[in-house]
Amino acid sequence: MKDTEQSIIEAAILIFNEDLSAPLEKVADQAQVTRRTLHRYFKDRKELMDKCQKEIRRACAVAMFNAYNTTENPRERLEAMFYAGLDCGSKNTFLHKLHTLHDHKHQTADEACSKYDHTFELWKGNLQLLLTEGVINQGMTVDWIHNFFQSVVMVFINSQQKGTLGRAEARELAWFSFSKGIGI
Amino acid sequence: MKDTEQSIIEAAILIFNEDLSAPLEKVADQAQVTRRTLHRYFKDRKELMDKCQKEIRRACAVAMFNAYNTTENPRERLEAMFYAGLDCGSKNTFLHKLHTLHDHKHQTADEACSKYDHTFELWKGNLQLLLTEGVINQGMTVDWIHNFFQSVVMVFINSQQKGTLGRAEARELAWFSFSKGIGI
DNA sequence: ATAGAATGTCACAAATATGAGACATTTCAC
DNA sequence: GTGAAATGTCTCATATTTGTGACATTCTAT
Repeated sequence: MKDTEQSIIEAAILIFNEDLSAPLEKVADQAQVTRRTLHRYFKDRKELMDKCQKEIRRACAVAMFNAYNTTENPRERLEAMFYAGLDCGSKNTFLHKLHTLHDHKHQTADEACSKYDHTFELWKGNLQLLLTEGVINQGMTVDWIHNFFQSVVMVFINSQQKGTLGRAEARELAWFSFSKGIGI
Repeated sequence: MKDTEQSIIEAAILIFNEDLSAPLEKVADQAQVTRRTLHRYFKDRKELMDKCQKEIRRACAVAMFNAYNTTENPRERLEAMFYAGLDCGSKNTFLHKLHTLHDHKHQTADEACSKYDHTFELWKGNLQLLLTEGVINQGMTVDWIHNFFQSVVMVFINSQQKGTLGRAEARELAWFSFSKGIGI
């Protein structure tokens, strides 16, 4: 028997990423499950959302950590972590979106924000290193690059959804646009 | 007396861009107006949404058209139109988002889709020209570039909302990331 | 084949969102 | 200042969303 809880979370990430206030029925449909079943696994919308964030952070942190450890070279690390980010897909962009809503005040005091920052600690640290070393165009800021990274992931996801571009092709294009776009 | 209808539309674009199913109360708040007033101008959510799309298409089409006509040089046109796109801000990205939702089937038969395509006709035509001329990296596709363009606009908007970067600075960064990212 | 777990179906109450009427208050042009 | 237009306040009916109980059905391991 497949893991219903997990598939609901995946569905929720997909739906909420596009429509934050979408009715839970949409999530249930996407997960091919009844709304009643959804409620058996999640007390309410808040709990579902929290579980989504937790899952996203877990998946992204693991992927980033593994990518980080494939090499010691900062330049190679950048590329490995970039691809890891692509593979996290909408998990990546959804989390980022939540923390860049116009009425969201990002603050380290908040637990969710602090966890978010921690998820991308290695990634941002490596970026900073490449910046000070001059590998990346000096006019850039870590924040700009991080946002830019997230946006390229979105372009990648998009191309995959439309299916006009093969996965390998799209990955290459994404890396090209990202690396050149930050001046490597 | 300021144009209430217009300011509600602007507010709606801002809110819906982040949360498609946000309650109308949020839109009213953003527009600093009562929900009752909002309903005096717009019969219902659908009418508001339609007016938003119309306004967006109008603004984007005008901006793109003007930028297009500032020069005859395709390379310069690209840059002018890129900045025009930046200036359209969330109008640009919201329209794009609506036409890339995972359950949205884009088809020229649909009136809204056809109008959307028309809004970016000049822009995409110019892109195609630069592609065949080899100014842009040959591995690129017009669709990828267009999506990439939209995503860079998002990064720009984001940086402006956070206010960590001046407008002029952010514009420069955006153009750098975009132009290099497509291989110019 | 059967027990037990998981899920679906139906029904329902509560909460929230929507749209509009009636009238008070504010704003603006003059 | 005055009157008309615009907006706000309060209220209400309706529609939609949400969360849950009761029970039927389906699936799964043995």
